[in-house]
Amino acid sequence: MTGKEKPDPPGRIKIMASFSRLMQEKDFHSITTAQIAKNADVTEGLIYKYFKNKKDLLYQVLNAHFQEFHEKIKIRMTQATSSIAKLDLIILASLEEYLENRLLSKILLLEVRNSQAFFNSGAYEMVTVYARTILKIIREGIASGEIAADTDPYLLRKVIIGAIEHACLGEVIFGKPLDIKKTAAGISDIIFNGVKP
Amino acid sequence: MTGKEKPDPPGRIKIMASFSRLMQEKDFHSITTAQIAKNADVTEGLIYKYFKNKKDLLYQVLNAHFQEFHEKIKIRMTQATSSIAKLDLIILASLEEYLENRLLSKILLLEVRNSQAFFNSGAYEMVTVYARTILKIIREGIASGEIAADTDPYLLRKVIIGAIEHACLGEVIFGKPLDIKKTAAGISDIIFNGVKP
DNA sequence: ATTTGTGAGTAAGTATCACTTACCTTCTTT
DNA sequence: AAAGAAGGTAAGTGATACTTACTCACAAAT
Repeated sequence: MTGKEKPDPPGRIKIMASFSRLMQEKDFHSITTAQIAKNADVTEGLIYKYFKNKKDLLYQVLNAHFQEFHEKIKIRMTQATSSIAKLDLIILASLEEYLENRLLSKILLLEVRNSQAFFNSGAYEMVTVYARTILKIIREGIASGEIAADTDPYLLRKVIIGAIEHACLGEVIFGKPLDIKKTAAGISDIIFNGVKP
Repeated sequence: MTGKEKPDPPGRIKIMASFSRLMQEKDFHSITTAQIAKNADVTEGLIYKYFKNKKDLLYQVLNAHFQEFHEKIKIRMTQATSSIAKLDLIILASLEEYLENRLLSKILLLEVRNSQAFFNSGAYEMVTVYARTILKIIREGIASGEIAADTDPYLLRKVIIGAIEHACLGEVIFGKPLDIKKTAAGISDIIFNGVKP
């Protein structure tokens, strides 16, 4: 099936690299196609040979990074046995990946949500796969008795993802440093044990 | 001090109203200044008499809505006595306000974060006031023994705000309905009691 | 009573930007 | 050799955010 996957043409690679570089410094809207092209040492027209539009370029860059992110998480999760250990690991690994890959988190947490087009993109598909993974683990935890039976799995997922994403914001927006291990352990503790004394 | 606050000129009011109307339907980027002006029955130039640029208009609309939001929450909070009851109420009230005022939540959760300019705006100031309110209550709760002494107040705040915001996303983005009371109670239960059986 | 100043609003630009069209060149396949 | 696809270029073009220079009304101040 997956025989010869012909490599991406150099122009395409250069454009994505150039755009990624620029995204580290500025926000999406203030990057111009002229800058992308100049930085990539190609002409502006070539961008539109490989990408439908500027946003499509954004989504494809995100897709590439998120794919990698999800692979890593899946591999790491094989190390955990219990459902709670798996969720602990997802929280830790997600924080690590987001904060290690600023470009990924910047795009995903700040740049794509404002446009409906994102939710029809392949990049969003990846995000739902990640979300389904978490849901599956929660359900296993409930089935095995590790998590209280009356827990709403969808709501628990919202709390987990919300906590992860919000925890990253300070770092992503302001560059405020964050103790990842402590934060991950803290989130797990709050969600699994509660904050009542 | 606050003597005669002269009322906003009609043009300014019309522009903000027109923009708010358009924001209900489309996203920020696909609204043009020409549309805003036409819809408000003024000329395009007038927009720039009252607003530095299109984003400034966005932030001022958000500011107005968030001010109202925060007033309501402060009033409602006087009804609660214990710290945990106050946090319960903040979670419930925030969900209610966000979901009742789609414009507010759409702007705050989807449209402003991508630009650094927001974090220098008056609208962001309001958000930090809201965040400080939550932090204060958490600290009181720790002091009074309602919340475990080893809880990191900043982290607990992140989990609470993250959960609230993420819980709204489905509704805001896709219009998926949400049982507010059940969701608020569920979030409180998870955070205060944990999900272990 | 006239001047002066100011706040509200208009009209006609302009530079910039995302995106398009038509074309060139160089390989690969038949 | 012909044909065709793939990688890439150059020169537009319309739309859009924002600017500049102006008008009008009206309230004080002289």
